[in-house]
Amino acid sequence: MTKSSDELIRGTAAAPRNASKLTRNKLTRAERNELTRQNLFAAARKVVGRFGYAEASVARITAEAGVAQGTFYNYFVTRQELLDQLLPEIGKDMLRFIHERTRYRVSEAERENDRFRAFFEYLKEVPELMRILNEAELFAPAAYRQHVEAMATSYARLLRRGRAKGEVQPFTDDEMEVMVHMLLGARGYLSQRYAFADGSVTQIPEHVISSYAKLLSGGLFRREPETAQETAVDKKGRRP
Amino acid sequence: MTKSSDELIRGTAAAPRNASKLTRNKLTRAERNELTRQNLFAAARKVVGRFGYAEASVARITAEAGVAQGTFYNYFVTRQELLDQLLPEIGKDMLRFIHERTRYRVSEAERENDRFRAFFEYLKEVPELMRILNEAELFAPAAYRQHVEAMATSYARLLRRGRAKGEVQPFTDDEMEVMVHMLLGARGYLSQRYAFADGSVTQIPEHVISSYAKLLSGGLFRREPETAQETAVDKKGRRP
Amino acid sequence: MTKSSDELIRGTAAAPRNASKLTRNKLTRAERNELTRQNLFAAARKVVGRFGYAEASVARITAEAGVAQGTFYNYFVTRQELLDQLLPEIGKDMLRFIHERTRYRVSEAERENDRFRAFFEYLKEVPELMRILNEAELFAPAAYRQHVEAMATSYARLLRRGRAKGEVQPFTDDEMEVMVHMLLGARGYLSQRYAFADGSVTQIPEHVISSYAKLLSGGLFRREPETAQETAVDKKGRRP
Amino acid sequence: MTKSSDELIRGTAAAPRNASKLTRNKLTRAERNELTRQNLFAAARKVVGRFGYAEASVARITAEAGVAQGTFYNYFVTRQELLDQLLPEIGKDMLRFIHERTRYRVSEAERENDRFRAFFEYLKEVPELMRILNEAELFAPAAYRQHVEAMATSYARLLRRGRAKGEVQPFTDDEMEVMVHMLLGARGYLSQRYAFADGSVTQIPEHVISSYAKLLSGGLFRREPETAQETAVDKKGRRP
DNA sequence: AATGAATGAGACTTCATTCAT
DNA sequence: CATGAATGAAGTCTCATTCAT
Repeated sequence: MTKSSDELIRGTAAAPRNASKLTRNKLTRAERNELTRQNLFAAARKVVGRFGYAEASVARITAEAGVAQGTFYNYFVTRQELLDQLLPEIGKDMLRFIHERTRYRVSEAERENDRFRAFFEYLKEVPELMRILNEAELFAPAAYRQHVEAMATSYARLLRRGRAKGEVQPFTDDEMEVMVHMLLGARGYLSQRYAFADGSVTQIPEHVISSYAKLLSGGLFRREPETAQETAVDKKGRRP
Repeated sequence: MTKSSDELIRGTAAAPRNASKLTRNKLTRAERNELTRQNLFAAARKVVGRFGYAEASVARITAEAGVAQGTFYNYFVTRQELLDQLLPEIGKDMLRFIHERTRYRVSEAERENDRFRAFFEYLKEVPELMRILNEAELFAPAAYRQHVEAMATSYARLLRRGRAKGEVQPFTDDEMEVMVHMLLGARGYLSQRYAFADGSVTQIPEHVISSYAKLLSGGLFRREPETAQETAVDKKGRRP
Repeated sequence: MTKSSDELIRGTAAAPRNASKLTRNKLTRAERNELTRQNLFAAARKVVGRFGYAEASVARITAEAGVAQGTFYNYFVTRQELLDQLLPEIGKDMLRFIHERTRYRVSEAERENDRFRAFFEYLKEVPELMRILNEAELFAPAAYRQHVEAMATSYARLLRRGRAKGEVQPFTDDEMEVMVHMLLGARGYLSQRYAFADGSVTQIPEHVISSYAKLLSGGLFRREPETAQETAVDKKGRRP
Repeated sequence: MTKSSDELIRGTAAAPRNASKLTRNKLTRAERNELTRQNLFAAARKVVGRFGYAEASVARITAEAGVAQGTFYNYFVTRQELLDQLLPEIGKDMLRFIHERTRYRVSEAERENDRFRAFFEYLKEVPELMRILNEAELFAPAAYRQHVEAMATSYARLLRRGRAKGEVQPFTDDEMEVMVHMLLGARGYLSQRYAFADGSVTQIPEHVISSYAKLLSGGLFRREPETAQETAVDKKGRRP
């Protein structure tokens, strides 16, 4: 039995595999086959993560995987086919990851905060996601649309649930959809700006997380503008 | 004197050009030179807008411009050099456009609304921006970073001004910067989702604009969750 | 004992095969071996017949035969080796078929007519021959030359026999050889033009057969040109 | 002014070209362009003539022409496009050649003989035609069909004219068409068998020409079989 | 024997860039 | 300056053949 794909993605496999196999140090054909496929997958993820889709030539991927170019086409009909599977593969893993890190029995706002945090944690574990998420729209458009759709749908369901509980503003479903896309867009931009530097993923600053929470809980503008004196920051934007 | 670049971009030049030139129907060498450059620029914008950066080959651009391929290299050292100038060119024009459409003597929230609206209006006038904005991060990264930086800076200044007036929540400057990026990200995603279909720009729905306004003015979550009965929408998300 | 190859080609095997084998439903190793070889053969014939030699890749042939690619090389040293055997296999069967359909105790001219007809009948039964005959010169040149040689030799013998009987013009042996090649060439062209459409074999029109007979019995030109009025067709080539 | 294409094919250009150009030893762009095209054409003809269409890779053709591979695509959209033009180019030249060598004021039979002879003479001058004619059906099917069509049409016209003069048997038009294809097929086979050896074109033997004439003038079979004694050859096919 | 994954040479094609005219 | 032909590196993909299981 081989590792599940998400174990492979995040490298979290723990249990020892079939002992007899290990002792014999031999794999069945099907296992070897699956191994090579995963190998190519991992290589592609790495290459795309490092150089982007455009530079992810079959030559590079197979070199990274340590197999001949022709081998690639034993597993994927076209280069595009592999590229198209990259985002779904990781996307599903990411959703699972985020879901696991989301506390229950807390307010919707806190749960959204959990999700936001978990996203950036996942990004640290699978930094390739950064580029893949950014570039998939252009280089794997079908997969991208599906991914966004899936994200948005599941997100919207959560928000509607919160609305039913009275924790989310009473937006219509259409408005809810818009909210979802704004949140996704915001998160995406923030990841580019605050969790990425010189080609590698960095820790997201705390104030980004709290800012996100503030926007969501109270918006950007004050309802009834008060006098400037009351504001909690001075003109330089520092807390007194 | 030739048209200013933004007049060229939006085609809004009104006044007749230098009459003496027209009568003589001759241009100085420098003018002809500038004309060709603008020509290539416009062609590149059109091609990138229609097919994306990846398909914007020098052959295509020069064909669109009606000049020989070699001519291209009399004006730009490399293909990339032109591509790098595309976003700045349009970006500046866009900022000017948005600024013109932003009312004074209204609340900050309303002005932000103006800006949001103006952005989508500009998009309708210069649909090429859509693709350029989306793809520049990948194909003209330096230009993209500069553009985002410029946008963010000017945006942040406006928000700080609003904060000083007490109309914006009392965020720190760092938080303000985060806000700016969230707004930009949200707007970007919304434009892709709601103002773009089958390769051409469409009118942004009103409810998207109002949703944006709502997020900014009150956030997504209720401060103190009330009972579900009070919510203004039924379980299907419709206004009763 | 397995089917003879021509029975396999035309699928005319009638008698039940070795009963004891069927009851035991087991085959000796040699028999299984031969079966697989015939299987590959039949697959190759089908594939070449449908797609031509160029498209008859080992992958396609083995897929059609339902065996693994590697199996192919247990029976044939190279792909070419199998392709080289295709035409001889069918060629021999064709000659046998034509011979069977040729009446005895008739004039040589009539017998040639029989052969001509039989050729087209065979073509209908084994349509793959069409492509194989056409393409073998290119893709299996050795086999092709041998085939033509065999055809010509047997053909020439028949014609010489007719000459001995006084039914064939008194050509020299060299001339006879030339005649044979002309007849073969004519027949080949006619099959392409009149018995083949859209990749499948069609019935040869009667007037083609009669025209062939006319050329052979009286030539194309009149010995002593008469006046145009006497001709049996009008200027439009219709019988009055 | 450049050589006409058929002069290039057969290399029979006689008159000196534009003297001023020669003195300056410079060519205009258009001339150079045309030169390169002809160069590629000639290279392709040579390569196909020597190795066949299947081996006529762009790499080989451009190597033969002494230009870079990329240059090829400045002149032809695809490899196939050039291959498709090979037969028409030569075919037209051949028809012209044959027509020039056909005497007037002689019987139709003699003129057909002229054409037959001329075909083989042309083959000696342009030996590449051999392979091109043989392989075009497979590798340039559209061009091949057009060529055969053109040949057959012009041929049929000649035969109908002969029929009107009473020199050709009174066949119907349909029969005439069949005759044409038989003649073309016969000629094709004969060229392969008697004018080709070890990859190069050889002189066609006289007895082949006379045999062709005999078939056309009197057919293969005797009308009324006489006694064997009368035949002009002995049993070994030799003239006594 | 049967299997089928692995191999790698080689095919076609694209395109940014150069350079002589 | 403008031109446009020439260049050649690089990319995707195919397929006959090998070989360990």
